[in-house]
Amino acid sequence: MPRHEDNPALQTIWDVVARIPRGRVSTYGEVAREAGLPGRARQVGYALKHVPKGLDLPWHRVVGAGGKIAFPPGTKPHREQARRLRAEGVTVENGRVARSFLPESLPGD
DNA sequence: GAACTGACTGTAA
DNA sequence: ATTACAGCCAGTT
Repeated sequence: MPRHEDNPALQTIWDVVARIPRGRVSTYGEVAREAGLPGRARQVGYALKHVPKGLDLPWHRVVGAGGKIAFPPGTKPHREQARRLRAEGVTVENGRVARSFLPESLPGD
């Protein structure tokens, strides 16, 4: 069993996620870059999947590239994330977050 | 150690 | 818009 508590990469990821301001959304790739792990978006997914019990992290502010919610549409976690985001004033439409809430460093534009 | 898996991402057709 | 595929890499069979 991996020890998450002494894995600096995961710690940093959790820290970065915890700093995402309310009403703002970031992406897996962006979080990875900020955590000093460029190109390792998947590790961010792993980190969020294994958040230590007791740590209250705004995991719902992390979405896929382009603002797409990572969970399959219709699933419980998908709805949960959409609900939490809307509760913060974030526009979620068709499983997507409006561009205006995403980091500017995204492709396109 | 090989093969798979996954809360991902970019490129191409 | 959708599908396919190559990178990516820690964890799990």
